Amino acid sequence: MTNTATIDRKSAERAARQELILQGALAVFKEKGLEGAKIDEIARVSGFGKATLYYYFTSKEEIFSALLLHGWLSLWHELEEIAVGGDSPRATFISMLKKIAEMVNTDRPLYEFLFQAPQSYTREENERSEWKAYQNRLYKVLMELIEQGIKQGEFPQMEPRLIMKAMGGLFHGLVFLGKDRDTITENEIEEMLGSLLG
Amino acid sequence: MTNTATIDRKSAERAARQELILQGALAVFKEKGLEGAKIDEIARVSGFGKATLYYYFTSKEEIFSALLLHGWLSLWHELEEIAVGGDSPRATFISMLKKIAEMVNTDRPLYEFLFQAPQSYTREENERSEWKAYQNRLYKVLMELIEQGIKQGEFPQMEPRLIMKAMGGLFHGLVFLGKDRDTITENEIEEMLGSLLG
DNA sequence: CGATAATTCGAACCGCGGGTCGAATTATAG
DNA sequence: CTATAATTCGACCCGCGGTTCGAATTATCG
Repeated sequence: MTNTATIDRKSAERAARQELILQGALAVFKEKGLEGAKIDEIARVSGFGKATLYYYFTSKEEIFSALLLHGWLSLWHELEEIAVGGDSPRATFISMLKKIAEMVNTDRPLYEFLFQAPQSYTREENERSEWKAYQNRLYKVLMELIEQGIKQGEFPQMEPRLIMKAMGGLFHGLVFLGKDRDTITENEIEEMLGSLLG
Repeated sequence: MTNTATIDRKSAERAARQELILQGALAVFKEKGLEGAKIDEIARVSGFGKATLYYYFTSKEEIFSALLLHGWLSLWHELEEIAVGGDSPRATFISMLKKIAEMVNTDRPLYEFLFQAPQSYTREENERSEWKAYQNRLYKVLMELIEQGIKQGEFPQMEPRLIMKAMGGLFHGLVFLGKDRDTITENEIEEMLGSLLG
């Protein structure tokens, strides 16, 4: 019978290998884009045989889902503190977006994947993917901040949904648009948001 | 020997059939998204046999390129007048974006395709597609308006590129973001842009 | 009408890429 | 050391979908 310590080590090694595969997948995605990411290449880059990938994951989609979940977990981990910080809606809202920008600057490929993949991948039934919950939670929190902010006169008196679209688009444009991948500074984010919010 | 009138009619019919195929392609794209658009279905929807499509177009990509070119041509046709209208940079800039929004509202599937496809499709060497020229021209004109506007104090004193990203993102967010495909009003566009531009 | 060119189309082709198989290698247990 | 389980992997499988083939149908013209 296998002893407990061995089982722990085994499962740790298993997790570590899954991690390696995810790193490889991210590298390939960064290089070739979501569509151009073939598992043969993910296998090659991560240093495993193709079949081994399927020993650790059941499908290509699971690999991407795991990557997405990782990203959203770490992002949400950072955002949660700010969200419950108790600052005014407007200050909280801006802080959260600044924090996201900061995270993006630390690991651009990961977060590019995080914010690009959903729209290309949300087709079909993988709606109830685990990572999706975090995306929804973030959306909800930001939306509530806007609604609160409007009540308190910190935001323009417009439809919340419209403000959300505007801020989302603005943020996305600043952080992700353009061939030049200059890291955007938090100051620039703040300046733009402040300008739009009056 | 084939007479001239017949040749004209023939080529007109050919163009008309190409048009039908493009309509079908757009319908399928609207329904299934860029990735999910199979030629079998485009053939079915447009009412031709699959092989007939290849009698009128050399490849799937050519179909999409033709669609893109059509869209950009009609869009540019509308924008050109405004661009050379001689109004102030800021007024011209806002008018152009409002006009684009107006066009989007008249034929959402087409313009969604127009603004969505490039990023998913620009991979590879089809850089010098014909439609790309129009996209670049639009970008250039808007960029110049921003630069002029900054000089004349009509825009915030910031890097033009940054303003471009912000405005582009904001516009895109307002017009395309969200599941709800409410047509956005020109007033809302103007209000948001004005707010951001101070 | 008869000959030739234009048009249409379903069947077949074929490369790509996700997923599986079975054998080989390595680790663990007793 | 032996038996068994865990892990690895290249070769193969197979469906999907873009493209092509060849035959059939239809239009054009003298």
